Amino acid sequence: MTLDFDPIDEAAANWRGAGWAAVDAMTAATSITRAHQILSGRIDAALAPVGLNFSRFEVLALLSFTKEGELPLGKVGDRLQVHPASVTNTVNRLEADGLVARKPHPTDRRTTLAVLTRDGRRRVEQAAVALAEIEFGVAGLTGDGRRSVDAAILELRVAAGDFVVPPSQRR
Amino acid sequence: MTLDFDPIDEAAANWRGAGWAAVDAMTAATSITRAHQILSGRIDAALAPVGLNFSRFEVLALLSFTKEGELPLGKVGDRLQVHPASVTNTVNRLEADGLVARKPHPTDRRTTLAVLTRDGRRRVEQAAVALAEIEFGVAGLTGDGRRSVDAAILELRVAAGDFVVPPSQRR
DNA sequence: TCCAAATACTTTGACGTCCAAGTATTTGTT
DNA sequence: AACAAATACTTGGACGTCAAAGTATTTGGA
Repeated sequence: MTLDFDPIDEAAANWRGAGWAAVDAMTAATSITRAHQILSGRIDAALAPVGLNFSRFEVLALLSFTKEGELPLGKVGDRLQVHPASVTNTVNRLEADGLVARKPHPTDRRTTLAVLTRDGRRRVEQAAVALAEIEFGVAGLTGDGRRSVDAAILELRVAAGDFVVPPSQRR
Repeated sequence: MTLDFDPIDEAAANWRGAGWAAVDAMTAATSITRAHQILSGRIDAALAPVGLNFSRFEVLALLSFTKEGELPLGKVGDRLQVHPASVTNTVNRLEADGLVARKPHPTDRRTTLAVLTRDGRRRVEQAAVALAEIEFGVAGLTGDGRRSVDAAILELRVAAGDFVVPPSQRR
């Protein structure tokens, strides 16, 4: 079902018609929401044949970047900015599929490490290829578009306190 | 817990280090995902005191823009680009709160109309004010940033077939 | 040393999303 | 007129997210 008009334009017109404020902000927020919806659909579709979804992939990728292929669950949540309960859930499923294993932390018994298994490492490589093939869902966004999205959202993330010191140089 | 580095920059560096492709696409996708996470958190926080969340608000707003304050459930799903089952779910909850009512379609007995109640109309006005106050979560994005996000994502949405004929003029 | 506070993770529960299947009704063809 | 196909919505199930509460362990003062 494809509309023959831009639903966001339409929403903006309605908004103005109702005399509601912050129309520009509304369209920006709606654009971002819709973009996320599109990307997330494409990405999960590309990962399904590999037997992953995006959150599982993110965890595997993060582990694969570490020297030992392991990380405390808490660190995983911090890096990926997701709730601890979500990490537990995701790691449970990855563990059930044999892609990661839980291991006690050597010195802090409160802490659990997620360790990438051999299968996990193989799987994350396949997934990275699958994602590269679909350009992470952003096919349709030109190089300029990608850069301007990155730059604009960087503002937003800094303002939201995502991290403290903006790195001196960003691509 | 605030990081002292940009996690997206970090991810890009890791990606390159691993020799994985489509790094630019990855950062754009990650930026959008993170932006959505930020917005959605702020928006739901602003709506909570009003007793709504974003999906419920969207339905109410859409109804409030129609002449009669009513729309078939299927149209709601089309406009908001969400799954029919989600519409059913959302309307169930709005109905339980007395903000909309279900009404049979006058001529097509397959169809159900969602009708805005008086309470619903009052509530959606309150919500619109609350959202305008927080600028839909995009405070931190300048006017330029908002425009470039809109423009870039328009490309993406058109490429994704969100609607057919791009409107001749867009703000 | 001792103990309250902080930290790390899990559990439970409320919701949101989608898909697939099921029911009811209307449409379009033969 | 008859019936297969399309349309509209609901239901049930799988999963994802977060918040709040619970358990275990470590830290940091008094």
